[in-house]
Amino acid sequence: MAGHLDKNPHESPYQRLQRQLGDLIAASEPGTKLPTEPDLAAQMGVSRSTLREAMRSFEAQGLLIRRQGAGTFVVGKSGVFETGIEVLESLETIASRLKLKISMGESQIETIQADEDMAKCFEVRKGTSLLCVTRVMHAEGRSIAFLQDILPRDILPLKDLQETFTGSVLDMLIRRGKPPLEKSFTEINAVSAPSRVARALEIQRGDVLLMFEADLFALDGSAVDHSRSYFLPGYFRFHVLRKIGVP
Amino acid sequence: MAGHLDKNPHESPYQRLQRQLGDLIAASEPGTKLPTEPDLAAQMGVSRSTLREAMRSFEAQGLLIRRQGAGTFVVGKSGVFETGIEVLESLETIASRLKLKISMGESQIETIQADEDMAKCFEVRKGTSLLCVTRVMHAEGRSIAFLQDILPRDILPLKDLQETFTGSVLDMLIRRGKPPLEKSFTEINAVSAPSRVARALEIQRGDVLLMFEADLFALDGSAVDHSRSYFLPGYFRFHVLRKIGVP
DNA sequence: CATTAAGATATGTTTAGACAATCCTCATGG
DNA sequence: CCATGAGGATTGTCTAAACATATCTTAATG
Repeated sequence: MAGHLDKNPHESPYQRLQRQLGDLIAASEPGTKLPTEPDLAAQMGVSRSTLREAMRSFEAQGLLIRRQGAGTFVVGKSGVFETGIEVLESLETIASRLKLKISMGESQIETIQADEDMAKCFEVRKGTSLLCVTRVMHAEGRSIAFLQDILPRDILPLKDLQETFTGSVLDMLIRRGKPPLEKSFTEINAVSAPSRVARALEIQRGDVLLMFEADLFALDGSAVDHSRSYFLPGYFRFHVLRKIGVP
Repeated sequence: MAGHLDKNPHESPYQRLQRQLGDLIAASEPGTKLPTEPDLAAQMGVSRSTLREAMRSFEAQGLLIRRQGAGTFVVGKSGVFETGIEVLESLETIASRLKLKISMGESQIETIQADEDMAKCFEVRKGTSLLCVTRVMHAEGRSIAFLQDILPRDILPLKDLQETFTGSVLDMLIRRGKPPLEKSFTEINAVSAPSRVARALEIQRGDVLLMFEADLFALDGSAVDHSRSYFLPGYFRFHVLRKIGVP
C-alpha cells in the first residue's frame, strides 16, 4: 500500500522484521516448514517474543499456520471463501459454489437457559430453554470458522439436529421450509479471539477475528435464530456493494 | 454469551483475569483512571505482560483507553457510530445523523505513483501520478479511524482538496457532482494493526482493527477512488440486512 | 505570571528465560 | 506388522526486567 502519514519512512526494527518475514513467506513454497521460532528469531536478530508478535499478523492474513509441537508452515493462498454479504448463505453453500471443500469438525448441541438478551431477542421469558449449536468448520486441514447458533426449541426438532446436522442451521431451516425465512440482520466487527474460540480455531488467544453477530427473522417478523460466527480473516473475503448516500 | 465447546467450564487464570478486569471496568465511572499497570498486575496476581495482553481486548471493545505516560482510563460507551453498510456514507454524514461529533485530525495529501494494483484499478499505466489523501478521524477525544483514499488527479482538483478538505473525499465528490457516482464495492476484514496505523490511532501495534477496502465507481463504470479505512472496533457498529439465499 | 527544564510517573516495546502443552519420531514388545 | 511409550522437538503461555517514549507535575528563572 502506498502512501503514509510519516513523512520519513525510516523503517523501525520491527517493520524490518515484518518485511523480512513477509519476504521469507513469499519466497517459500506452500507447505514449507519454516525454521523453528528460536532459530528464526536468532536469524532475524530479535527475541522470540518479538518474532511471535510479528508472526501473528501473518497468521491472521492466512499466510502461515502454526501448530504447537509441530512447527510453523507456509500456507498456500488457494481456498479463500469469497462472497457478497447481501445474501445470507451457509459456508457449505458458498463452498459449493466456489468448488471448495469445507467440513464440520467438533460440534456440540446443548440446551441453555435464555439470558436477558436472548429472552428479549426471542420474546420469551428469561430462563426459557433454548437450543445452542456450536461447531468448528474446517477447510484445508485446519479450523477456519467457529459458529454458534441459538434458537428456540420449537424452531428445529432436537432429534433432527442430533441426527442430521452437518454444519448449517440455516440450510436445515431452509430445507425444512418452516417457518419461512425472510431476512437476517447482521452486525460486523473485528474482535480479539476469546480463549475458548482461540482454542477451537487453533490460534493464539487474542488473535484477530472477524465476527458476525446475526438475528435471523421469519416472514412473520419473529426472530428464529441468533448467531455468532467467528472467521479467521485470511480464509475469507466478504464484500458488499454499496449505494451512494446523500449527505 | 451462553454455551461453549468445553464441557467443563473451569476458568483458567487468564479467564479469571479477564473476568476480574471486566468487572472492574464495569464498576468504574467513565473517565476513571485505573491503577497503574504494575499495581493492577500485582492486585490481580499476574505479570504486567499478561495484564497488558488482557487489557488489549478491552481496548479493542472501546471500554478502555490507554495513554503512554498518562495512564489507563475507563471509557463511557456513549458515542458508537452505528450504521448499515448497504449505503456508502462518510463518517461525517453518519455522525450528523446520530448527533455525534467527529473531526479530522492529522492529515496528509500527497502525490504517489500508481503501483501495479492501482494501475489496474484505475486503468492507467504503472507509475502514473495519483492523489493520496490520508487522515485520522477523532471523536470523544481520541482517534477512532484511519482513512486513506487514492484517486486519479483529474477526479478532484488538488487545490480544492488542499483548501477545503475536512475529512471526506466522498462528500467532496458528491458535492462536486462530477463524475456522478454509482456504487462502491467494499471488502470487509479484520486486521492486525500495522505499525503506522497503530501509531496514528494511538493503539498498540498488532491490535485488532476492522478494515474496509473499497473501490468507488462512477456511473460510467470507471473507478474513481480506492480507499482503505481502519476502524477501532469499539467505536463502530456496522450492520447489514441480508436476504435469504437458496442453497 | 509565563515559560522552560528537570524529575517523576506511566505506558509501549523488547529481551531472556522457564515451564506447559502438543506433536513427531523412534525403539521396544506383543 | 502394529501398538505403545519415551524422548526430543516445537509452539503457547507466563514471568521478570530493562529500556524507550510520552505525559504530568513541580520548581526555577525571566
